[in-house]
Amino acid sequence: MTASISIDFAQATAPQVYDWLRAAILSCELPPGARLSETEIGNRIGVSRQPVREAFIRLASEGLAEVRPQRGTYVSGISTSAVLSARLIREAVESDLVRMLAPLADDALLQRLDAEIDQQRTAIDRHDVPTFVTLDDRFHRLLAELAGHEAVWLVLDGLKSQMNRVRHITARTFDISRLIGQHEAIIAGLRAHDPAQAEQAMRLHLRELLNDLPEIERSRPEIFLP
Amino acid sequence: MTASISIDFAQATAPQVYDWLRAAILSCELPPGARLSETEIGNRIGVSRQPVREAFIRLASEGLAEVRPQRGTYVSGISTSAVLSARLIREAVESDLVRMLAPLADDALLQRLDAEIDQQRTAIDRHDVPTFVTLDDRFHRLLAELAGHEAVWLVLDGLKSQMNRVRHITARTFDISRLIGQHEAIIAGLRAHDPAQAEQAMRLHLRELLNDLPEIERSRPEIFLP
DNA sequence: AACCACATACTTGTATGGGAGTAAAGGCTG
DNA sequence: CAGCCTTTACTCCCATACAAGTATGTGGTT
Repeated sequence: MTASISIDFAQATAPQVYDWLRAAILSCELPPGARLSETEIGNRIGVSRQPVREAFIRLASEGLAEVRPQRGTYVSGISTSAVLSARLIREAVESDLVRMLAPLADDALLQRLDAEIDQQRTAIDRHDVPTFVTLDDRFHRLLAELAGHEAVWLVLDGLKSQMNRVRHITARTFDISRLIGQHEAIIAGLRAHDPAQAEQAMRLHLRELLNDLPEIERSRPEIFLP
Repeated sequence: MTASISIDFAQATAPQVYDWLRAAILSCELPPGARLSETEIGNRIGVSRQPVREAFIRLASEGLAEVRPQRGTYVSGISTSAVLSARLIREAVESDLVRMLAPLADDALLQRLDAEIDQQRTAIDRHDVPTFVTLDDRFHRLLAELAGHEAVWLVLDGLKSQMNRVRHITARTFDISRLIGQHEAIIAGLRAHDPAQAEQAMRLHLRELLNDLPEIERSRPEIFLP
């Protein structure tokens, strides 16, 4: 059974239902293939079918759910090609961003990045995987922000929705401590004011998923689309 | 008054309304700031508020409309930062794609691209701007497809929604014939099997918008967000 | 004339009922 | 026993009714 939700009736309920379901899907609390029913969810949280339905529509429009008319609504399976597309886009964009960032990297900027690394290392030492995932996101977001393109990260963050479900599994399965070394390699490239070095480090970092994805597909084929 | 629509009652109406409104917004037939009323549109096309409302929700979720509760729904203004983000992402991704494509460029592939150029030239000679815009999309999509990443283009196409409204104005205002020369420069880089040359040509091509955008903002400030 | 209060006509948000279609279970027939 | 048909329960889709909030215009007061 998924975690419950308390509706704030002072605000519109449909967005609240949407946020709740989206978080549950991205964390794989609602795994791919799970059935979603308007009436069932509506009854459980004490609202009518309408707001739930509107949440379904938004989830379907971003590919997280699939409504089959007169049949039912289901959590979408993970599309391998969507994950690979999002990864390729991230690599292209973020490698460009760090290239633009290399000439701008001054001491203050490098110190902020080093501070992030410290926090990441603390999370790893505590084996606190969820925190590390959050910090990893924040690290990449910070790079975009420092390059003067925070809005770009917002777009990438939306794209990652398919990717995040995989990463949620990756983080539990694979050794994530080496990711810190890759982060440090990116910073090293920035510190050297070497765009090519920073770009290459970023590309290597974001290609990690390519190594892990086949094994994830083998180990849990049921959560992927055929 | 916008072009009308005939609903096929054999199929779900909400997606039809969505497609219709989306096309009207992207073509600026419904300009930024235009008011959208659930009841008004529903009455006009002979359906209830509900399917129209669901179309609004999807449009709002991709940033093309803005629903202000109890106030009204309006076509979103064009966000300059969203346009710039989409452009930056396109440049990063498509320059990567042509770089991957350069080693793969054989005669058959180059012939397909040359054929596209011929069609583009025909459209320009006829001053057929809408056709050229369609062909331009197809050209870029073809490059992605030939690089083996058609799915990536689908993502980019969704991102471009903000950009397309600007381009619609650009095409009417600026000299688009030079775009063909830029397309040819990309092909020249592929023909030479020179990834760096192809990449540079693509980057120059996609930076055109940076030249035009400030002038568009000056000439039509009312369609941009503050 | 300027300003405030209220009534009215809107807007979107939610609840509910009916319709059409699907799927699975049960009973009938061969 | 196997296969087909009917029934039944369920799904989403659309229409309608009601609720709550906002903007506007009108009337009276100051």
